[in-house]
Amino acid sequence: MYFCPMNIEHFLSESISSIINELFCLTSSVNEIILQKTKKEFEGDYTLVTFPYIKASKTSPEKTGELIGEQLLKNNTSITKFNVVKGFLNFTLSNNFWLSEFKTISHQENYGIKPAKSSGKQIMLEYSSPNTNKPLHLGHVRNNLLGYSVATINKTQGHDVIKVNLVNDRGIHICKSMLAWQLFGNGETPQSSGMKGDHLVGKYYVIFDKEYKKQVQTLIEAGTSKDDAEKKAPIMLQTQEMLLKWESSDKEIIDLWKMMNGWVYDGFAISYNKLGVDFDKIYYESNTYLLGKEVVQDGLAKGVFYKKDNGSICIDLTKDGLDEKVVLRSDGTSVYITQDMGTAIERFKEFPTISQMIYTVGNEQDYHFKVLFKILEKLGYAWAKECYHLSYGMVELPEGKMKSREGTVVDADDLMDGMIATAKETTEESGKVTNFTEEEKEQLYNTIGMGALKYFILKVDPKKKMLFDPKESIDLHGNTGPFIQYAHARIKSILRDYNNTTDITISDNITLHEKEKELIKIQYDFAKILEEAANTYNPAVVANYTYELAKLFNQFYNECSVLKEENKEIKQFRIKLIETTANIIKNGMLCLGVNVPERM
RNA sequence: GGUCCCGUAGCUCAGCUGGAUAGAGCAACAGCCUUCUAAGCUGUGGGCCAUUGGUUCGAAUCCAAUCGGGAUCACCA
Repeated sequence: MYFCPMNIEHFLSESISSIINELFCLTSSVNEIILQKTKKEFEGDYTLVTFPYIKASKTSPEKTGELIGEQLLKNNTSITKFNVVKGFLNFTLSNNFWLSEFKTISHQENYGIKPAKSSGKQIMLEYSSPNTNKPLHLGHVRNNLLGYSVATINKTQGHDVIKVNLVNDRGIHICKSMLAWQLFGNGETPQSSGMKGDHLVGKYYVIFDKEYKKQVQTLIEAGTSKDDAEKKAPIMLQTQEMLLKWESSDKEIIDLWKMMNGWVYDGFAISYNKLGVDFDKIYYESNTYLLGKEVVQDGLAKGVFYKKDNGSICIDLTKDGLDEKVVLRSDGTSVYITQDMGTAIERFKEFPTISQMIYTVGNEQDYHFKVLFKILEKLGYAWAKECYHLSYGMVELPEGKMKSREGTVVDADDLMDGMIATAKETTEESGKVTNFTEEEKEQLYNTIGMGALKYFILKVDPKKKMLFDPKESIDLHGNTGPFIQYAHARIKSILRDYNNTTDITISDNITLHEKEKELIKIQYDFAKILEEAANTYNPAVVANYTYELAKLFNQFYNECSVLKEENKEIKQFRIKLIETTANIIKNGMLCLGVNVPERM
């Protein structure tokens, strides 16, 4: 059974609301009371801003604060003192109040995390969605980490999250790699070349592009216009021919397609595994790209769509602040949004119990999803308002945007390997792993390297574009994943020395050290942080929280000794306090897909 | 041109459902290891929160305009 410690803010607000109502003849409700945590420079735990009440109190902000403060003190034994600075009433909760809060927190194995599937809400979350013509790069890394993390965070709220991947495995761009391999590959395979499958296919995609440019140039030199040359380059015509063959299920082409996609999937499996992401279901566009055509007919009958003179079918969204959008070409074939409509409808049919659909896709497609959701709404699907575009900003490099054609993309595999290598280097220098086995060492390097990478990316608000500076990303100091992992390892080291933490009962006679109280307060926040992160689809909230927690622990560690504390009751309390801290650090980091080591 | 997003310390980012003297990390400088892991802790310097106006007792936060940067507006995906 999950239970929350007493909701402090709610209990205080209730008390304050009844006081000001009585004192100033107001009829405020609990929700209108705005409480905030007292700033560090002032004494107190919580602060009430009294400016809003000076009209009713007909006196100064200071006096108003005094009046409320005196009443609070009288009515609540858990409030021990207060002070007023201008319009701010700061009051302090008793030692035992915080101690009892801590007991509630520490008695739960996973404070703040609700049991799996306990909320009754089911969410489908799509992320990753790679193309099978090239390996994953830094942009995909942000997508994957974000999707996985948001899924994990939503699970902590008791939601049932179905993680899905929609693989773009067909189309003209896939044929480009296939054709280039056919023309220039000489039968090269991942086995024969020792190259990872997705990289091998990506290599031919690049080769295609080079050859294509060359042919276009030749045509231009022969007097063809640029536009014509780009359309008529032989290799491009061949590609289009190949796509037609694919669509008519030509056996040779299908076999080639299956073989090369198989290479790519083998490669992706390795990258996904290293990234630590997984899926409950994988969709392939080769199976879904024809979906949505019946829906277009349906919408036409309903009058949502209309047919233009040239035969194409459109929707007019100008009244909704959007434009006119084609949903079916004049030759009757689908456009991209057609299959997105069909796929969404199909998913809600296949999983009738899902109440929300989240798409993890970059913000360059903001407009696309606005249109998609609007169309679904107009078609009359009630769940359309539960569709959410988890839009994230682009990842940029110090030298600017990544351009695959200019070879400035950061490859996901190289990136991960580089991070792990750096972790290895730094760890070896520290000389802390001399008694580790080889397997333990490898695992630790992996944990630290991937922890650094994941934290670096997830600590930034997903909505914002982010700069990826390789030099900065491999830093293991300060606001980084390894900093937090280190705090965890330090705690575990103490707990190992202490041995048995299970039969500790926390004494009621402990005077809290300042840092101990701060630790309890921040631990208490964890449940709310998870809720907020889930509601706003924002792993950065959890990342920044976990960093604050680790930083606070380090301060505590510096000021208070645990094992050398002579008072047995304090020592036992501190053991429990750091045990809970480690647990929250671990659970917070797991929300980001980051593991924490026992030793480092 | 229309629509949308973003401008906070030298750099990377928090803070944005309005509240006290705007916070971290990196970089720079100065301290702290015979004491539970120094991947740590403490301190110093560094800011017209892009600009201007408005709303308010109170604006980095809300509104408008301007400037600067980006995305998008295909019978592409």
